[in-house]
Amino acid sequence: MTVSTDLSLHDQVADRLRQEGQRYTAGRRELVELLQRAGRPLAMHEIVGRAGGLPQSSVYRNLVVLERVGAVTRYPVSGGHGLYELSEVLVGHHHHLLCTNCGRMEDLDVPYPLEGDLERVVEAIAAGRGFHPTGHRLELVGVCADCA
Amino acid sequence: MTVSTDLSLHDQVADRLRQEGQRYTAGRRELVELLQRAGRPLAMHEIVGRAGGLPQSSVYRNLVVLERVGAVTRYPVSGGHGLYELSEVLVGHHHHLLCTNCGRMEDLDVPYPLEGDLERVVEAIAAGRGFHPTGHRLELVGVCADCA
DNA sequence: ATGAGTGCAAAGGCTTTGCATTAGG
DNA sequence: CCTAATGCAAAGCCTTTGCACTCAT
Repeated sequence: MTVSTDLSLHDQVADRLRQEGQRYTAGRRELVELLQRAGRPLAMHEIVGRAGGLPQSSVYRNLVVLERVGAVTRYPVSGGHGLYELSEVLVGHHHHLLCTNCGRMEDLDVPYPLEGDLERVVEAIAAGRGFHPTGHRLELVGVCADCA
Repeated sequence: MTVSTDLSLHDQVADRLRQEGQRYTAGRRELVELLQRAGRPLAMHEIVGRAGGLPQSSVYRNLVVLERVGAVTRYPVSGGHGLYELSEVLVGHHHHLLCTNCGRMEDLDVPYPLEGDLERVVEAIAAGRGFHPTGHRLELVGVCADCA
C-alpha cells in the first residue's frame, strides 16, 4: 500500500460519509485504518482492543454507519458475533478462508479464470430463477495453518 | 422424494444420534421432517411455527443436538439469527441464494463442471497456504424473484 | 431404574438505543 | 449555531442454561 493509495482510501470513505450527511471523525478514521492494517475480517473484541480507547458502543455505532455507506462489510459467523472488514469496493473483490477451530477468517484471492467462471455461472443460474444477483461469496471452511 | 428415501433419511439421523447416545424422539423426528419439507434453510420462528407446539427452548436444544451429530447445519446470517437446514450429508452438496431484501435463503445446485473447478482450486490454493479445507460454501447474494 | 428429553423461566452474550454532553462544519 | 457524534448505562434480541418433571429403554 502506497501513501497515495491510503489517501484515496480515506477520500473514498469520506465521500461516502458526506453523501449521507455523516462526518469522517477521528474515531471513524481510526477504525478504517485499523481494518486496513489487519487485512482480514476482525471480531469486535479485536477492534475494540486496537481502537485506542474508543468505547465499544461507539465502535458498534460507527461500524454500523460505515457499513451503511458501503465502506465496511460485516460477516456473521457461528458464535453469534460478526467479523468486520473494509468493503470490496475499497479493497477489491476477494473470498475467505474460515478456520473451524480458532474462528479466524483470512482473505483469499481466487485465480481469475475461476472467478470469471463463477461470475458467468452465477449470472446464468440466477437469471433462470428470477433471482437478481448483486454479488457472491465463496468461503473455504477448514483448519488453518496455525491450528493444524 | 420416495418413501424409501424418507426412511433412509430417518435411519441416517437415528444412527447418528444413537452413536452419541441420543434418542430419536418425536420432537426431533418432527424437526427433521419439517426441514425436509421446507427444502430451504428456515429461521427459528418458522421452525417453531411449524413444529406443532414444541416449545422454543426444545427446538433450540434439539437443533443443537442435531447439529452436533451432523444432521443439521446452522447458517448465521445478518440480523443476528441463524437459518437451519438438513446437512449436506443428508441432502447432498449444494449452495445458496440469499435475498438481501427479505432475508430468504434458497438452495442452489451448481453445474458439475464449475463445482469440480471449485473443488480443485480450493484444494490448490488452500494447500499452498497450509490451510486444510474440509468444505466450501458459495452464496449468491441479491434480490429474489418475489422481491424484485 | 437410569439416563436422556422436556418445559418453563431465568440468565447470557452480542448488539442496539436513550439521553445528556461534546464537537465538527 | 445546528446537527452529528460520543459515552455511559440501560434495554433488546437471539440463544443457552438450571431445575424439576417425564419419558424411553
